[in-house]
This record gives sequence, C-alpha cells and structure tokens, in this order.
Amino acid sequence: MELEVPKGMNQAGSEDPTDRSDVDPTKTPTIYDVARLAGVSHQTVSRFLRGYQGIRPETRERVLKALHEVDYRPNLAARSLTTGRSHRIGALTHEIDQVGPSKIAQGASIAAREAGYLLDIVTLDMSNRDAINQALELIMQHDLAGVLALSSTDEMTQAFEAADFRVPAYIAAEEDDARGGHPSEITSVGLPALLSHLAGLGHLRLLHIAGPTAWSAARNRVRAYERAVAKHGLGSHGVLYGDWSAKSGYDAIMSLKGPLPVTAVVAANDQMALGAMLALTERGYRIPEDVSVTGIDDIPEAAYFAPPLTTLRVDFATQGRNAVEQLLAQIEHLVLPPRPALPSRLVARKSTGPVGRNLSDLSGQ
Amino acid sequence: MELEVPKGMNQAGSEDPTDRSDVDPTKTPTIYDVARLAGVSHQTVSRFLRGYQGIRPETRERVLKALHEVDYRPNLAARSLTTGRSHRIGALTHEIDQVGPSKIAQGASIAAREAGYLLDIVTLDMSNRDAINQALELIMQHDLAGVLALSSTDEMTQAFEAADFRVPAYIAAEEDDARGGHPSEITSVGLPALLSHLAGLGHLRLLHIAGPTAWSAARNRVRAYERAVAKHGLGSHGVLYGDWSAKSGYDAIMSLKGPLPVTAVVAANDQMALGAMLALTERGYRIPEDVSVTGIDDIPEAAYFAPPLTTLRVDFATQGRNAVEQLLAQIEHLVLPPRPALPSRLVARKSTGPVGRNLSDLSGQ
DNA sequence: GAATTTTCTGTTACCGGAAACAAACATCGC
DNA sequence: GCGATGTTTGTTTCCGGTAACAGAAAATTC
Repeated sequence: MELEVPKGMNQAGSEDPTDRSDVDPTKTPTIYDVARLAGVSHQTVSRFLRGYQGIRPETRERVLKALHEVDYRPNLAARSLTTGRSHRIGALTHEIDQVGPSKIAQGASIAAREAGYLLDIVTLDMSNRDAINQALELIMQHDLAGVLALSSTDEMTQAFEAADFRVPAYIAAEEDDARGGHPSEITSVGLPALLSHLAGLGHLRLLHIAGPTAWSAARNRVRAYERAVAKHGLGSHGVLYGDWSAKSGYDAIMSLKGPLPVTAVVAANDQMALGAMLALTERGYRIPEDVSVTGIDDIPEAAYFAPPLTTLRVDFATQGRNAVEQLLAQIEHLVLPPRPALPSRLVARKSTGPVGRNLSDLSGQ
Repeated sequence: MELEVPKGMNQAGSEDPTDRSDVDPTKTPTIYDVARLAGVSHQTVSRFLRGYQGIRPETRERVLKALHEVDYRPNLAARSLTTGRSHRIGALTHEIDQVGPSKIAQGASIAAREAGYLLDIVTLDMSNRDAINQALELIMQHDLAGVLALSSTDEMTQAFEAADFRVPAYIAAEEDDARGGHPSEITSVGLPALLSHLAGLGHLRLLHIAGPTAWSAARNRVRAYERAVAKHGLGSHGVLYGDWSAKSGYDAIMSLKGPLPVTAVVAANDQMALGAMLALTERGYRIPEDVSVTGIDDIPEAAYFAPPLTTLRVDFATQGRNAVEQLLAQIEHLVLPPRPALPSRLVARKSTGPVGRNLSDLSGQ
C-alpha cells in the first residue's frame, strides 16, 4: 500500500517536508528555496515577507525558521520588476568641493535611507549643460523611483523641464523667491538680520560678493541684499560676482581699484568671505577694525578663520531632507504637511565690528 | 485568394508590419513593443541592444528606427534579474563635512559613471559600529555589483570582515602600510618632504596633531611623522589626537600647558591646522615668525587661510577613482595594471618660515 | 449535519529582459 | 543537384519576485 503523497510542492520523494537536498549553497537563496525548506508554497513566503497577517502562527514559524536558516535576502531587482517601482532615487549634486552641497547630499541620503530608499548620487558641474544631459541620460536608465536635483541652476532647471523622466522629479531650490514659492528663511529673515547687524555697527556703505548668477540661491541672495540695503537706508557700492570659491572672493576684492570704497563686505558664502578677508589683509586693511566681512553658511571652519567669521548659519542637512521628502511625497502620492521654515541664525563673530573712525568718512562719500 | 500571413509575430491582422496599434502610450515601452513595431522578434531587438554584429543591415535599420520612435529605454531591473549582475556599487563614506571624503566620493562617482555604473552612496559615521551594520544591512538588499568603503577605519574593516556580502567588496585605504600593501605617496614621500622642509627652515622640535587612531590614514601619518622626525634627527614633543575638525586642532593647542614647547606644528589635515593656527594666534604666537604650521590635503581654502597654509596636496579624486577601479577589477575579473603611485606634492605657503630667534632656544630644551 | 462563509494556502500567469536552442534561408563544394 | 556549412532570425525557457485567482480546510450558520 502506498502512502499518499503529501500535499504541496514537496514531491521530490523525500519524506521530510523540510527538504534541503537540492539547495545549491553557492547560489543566493530565493523564496522558492525558503518555501521548499519550510514545506510551504513560495507565495506563502512572499506573503510573510510583505507582512501579510492571515498566516497561521504555525506556518509563520516554519517560514521564519527557514528564512533564517538560509539567511534569505530579497532580490530587489526581481521585486521592482514586478511591482514596477524601485527604491532608488537619483540625485544630482554639484561637484562637492563646497561644504554646502555635500551637506545637503548627506541630509538627503539620510532621509532617503530612513524611508527605505537609497540615493544614487551623481556629481556634475551644475552649469555645464552637456554634463547635465549626459548624467540625466545615465540616470534615466537605472530605473528610479524619482529624480532629485540638490541645487538649482538655470541650466538644471531647463534640463529638467526638457527631460522626459517618466518618474517624479524635483529640484531642491534653496529659495524660490522668483517662482512665487515662499521665500526661504535665509533671504527673508537671515540676510535682513545680517544687514541690520552691520547697520547697527555703523556701517553705511556695503559691497556684496555674490555667487554665479545662474544659481537661484545666488540671485535670491542678491535681491535680499539689495532689499535690506534699501530698507536700512544704506549705500551699496554694488555687487561683484564670484563662483563660490575662496579664490573668487579674493579676486573680487583685488579687482577693486583705489582705496576701499566700503566699510563692510557681505559675501554670499563663507569661502568667498575667506578669500575676501585675505585680499583685504594683503591690501593693508585690518578686520574688523578697518573693514567688516560676513559670510553665509557657517561652515564648520568659519569659527576658526582668522578672524572668526560672522555668518549666517544654514541648515543644509535639513534642506536635503526636505528635498527628499518633497520627492517622496510625489512618488508615494502623499500630501505633505507644511514644513516649518528653516531657521537661519545670525552667528556674530570677530570679523565684524563697529566702523573705525579712520575710515568712517568713506561711508558717506 | 488569401495573402500569406507574413512571418514573424505580427499576426494581429494588420497588414502593416510596423504595427503600432496596441502600444500603450502611458506605459514605458519594452523590447516587445519595439519588436512589434519593427516587425521582428524581441530577441532581435535584444541582440541589437547588446551590440550583436550578425544582424542584417536592413533589419538593423528597422530596429533602430523603432527604438527611436518609441524612445526606448532599457529596464535595468529586468536586465539585472536575468544576468544576475547589477550596475550599481554601494559606497560607504564618512559624513561628508570634510572635504577629503567628499572629494574621494566625487572621484569614485565619476569613475563609476565612466564604467557604466552608478554609485549608491551611504554616508555614515565610520567609527560607529551600529551605524555601519545598519548601513550594510540596507545596501545588501539593494542588489549591487560590489561594495566599496571609501575610507578605512578599524570599525569598518571589522564590519567588512564579518559581513557576508556575496559580492566583491573593497576598502579604499588611503594607505595600507600596516597591511603590507605598498605605502602611499603621502607617507612615503609627502610627509618626509614636509618634514625635510621644516628641518631646512631650522625647526628642531615638532608637534604632531593626528587624526583619530581608528583611522588607518591617521595611524599611517603618525608613523610616517615619527620616522621622518627620527631620520632628520629632530625632536618631537609628541602626538596629540584630534578628530579631523578645526575645533579639535584648536583644542589640541589649547590643551598644552605653559609656553609652547615646539617651533612647528604638523597637523594631519588642513582643518586641524586651521584650528591650531587660531589657537596659536590667540595665545600670542605669530605665524610663521614664532611658530610654523603645516597641514595635509591642500583643500581649496588652504591657500586663503590667514596666513596661507603650507600643506601637502593630496589627489582625492584619483584616490576615489582608484578605489572604484580596484572594485571593478574584482567584479569583472580583470587583472589591473599596476597603478602609478599618487603624487603628493609639497605646497609651501606662508604658514611656515625660518625659526625665529626669540624662540629658537626652545628647540633644544 | 449539510450548507455557507471565512480563513488560509497553493497554482498559474506575468513583469522585461537574456540565454539556449531551433528553424529558416543562403552559400558552398563536389 | 544535394548535402554540408554558415548566417540570420524566431521560439521557448528562465531569472525571482508579486498579483490574481482557485482550492482546501476550518469555522460558522441554520
């Protein structure tokens, strides 16, 4: 008399339902391997993995045991093939020699990780159209849940508008005053506070060293600077343009002919402020006795410049986090609670001081 | 009389072989869509895409046309499901507030891109074991071609040894003196050159501000420093340990009691050198008249410190590139040509100078 | 206690490619 | 003129999951 073949897939002839005979140890195990081992169907394993509740405790335990035994790890390629969704986000960021962009990327990376996503980071020159298109081409092949630009330049904006991503895309503009968005803390609160700090020290004539005009952050800062100058009734010698680097800050100051026409220099980031300070020093001005200098960002080194830099603290990590959350909201069709504005705090250090008597006459000229 | 149905898959009744009738425009097209449009089999399309030569020019052209018409983009999830290989590399990097790590990541990212890979970058605290394990857990799910650690700490090394990646893994130690590898340029050539520069300026008693001991780069630099001190017959006041940050360089100098026992400070990176310079200045020492200070890395800002910093230029981008190439060699079973050593060049600026007479007596004490 | 519903589990089909195999056709040699 | 060979293209199967459906077992109803 024959025993009835037990139900299920286990018909290979072994009487032990937890059959491990043909599990190839060199291959990474699949749910089929786990199913065979647990004596259930692969679908039950799949259900277990996705947290389905209607599984009998007894079955559940067998699956769990089998999962551990073979040290199962899901194959996300297969999963995203069927579900049509990946858990990767493509992130474009500017070449990271600046602290800001890399901090933003870091915050974004962490936020993505918390949501179960991984960030595919591509660094490129944000103002080089060819580089952007090339990067987009690459990124679009690697099936992604969404695409993120971690900073905003004109070229990037245009490329995003022209591209056909087929997935959600988002540009993390630090500030989007021009596009009708609510202006960021930096330009609405931070820069006015900075200028008011300078006005309070008696400075009447200022100079702004801005970032490249293609960057929306740079443009917004210029506008905010000019607004604040007007509001306090100050005079501005105008705006010089750098490229965010210390060298460009240095060059900006060196390009000024004749005696310094201002008592304070407002740089759009800390690096340019650093360069400006060196140039001023070399030209014989003492900081802050003769000229005050301010930056924006408060990079970790700013407190250790000589002299320590008065600057605006910017929360880059949160900026990156917000960007990811915005994108995820699109991906997962969530409605996002209004995010609190990013505080940007004035950090007064020794690079600003009261206008010295010896130069104060300049401020009125 | 009936026309014969043309061969191929195109039996849906339309007489036009380039049938586009049931291509759903909302779905991203697949090779099957392209095949139908071109009137060939999907396999022919697949062959075309992978560069197979044995396709008749006529067929080839039809496929190409169809590809363009639907703007086909390969689904890499499907591809890596069948080939069992992905084109992504998981990269672990230290929280990127330092320039070094982020430059390395950038170089790695570019090199990966050139080879058709994308870098999944995960930032973490390289000396936090829990963070490392958590990150590894995450990236092991996202099927990767390989795993890369972009800098080397003890914790990272241990975690890598314990982990079961099932894919190639590589730790990019800047230098691996301790593990028998060929020592890097920095420790074998760069630091000796730096010390010899100081010796040439008359410095006889030095202090080293090192990075955290868990970092192999920090340890190697300490060893190289001590070797070079011995070689030149110099005296060392010893080694103080920082954490790569400007603050830790500042604190290190401030922790010294009494008058400064050395005439030159050798910091293991530029940030700590910056902090050290500020502390020295606050304690009343002039740089370089009273004390010389050197860094390592040559970050872009170093040339604009006050005073500009004498340092060793390190090629981070190439370091990252090398790491990726090493990993790819493992992934694709290539034998790598021996890579040329990374040049590390001494960049002498104004933070070093001849020993001043007023303090030179200290050097012999 | 049979019929019905609910709960749990198994079967089949599919995602979009690539590999293995097979067939159709052209070319060649003797 | 017919098999041998080579070139080009098509068919089937598989990768490792998930979705949709179906079937069996248990619980409930009347």
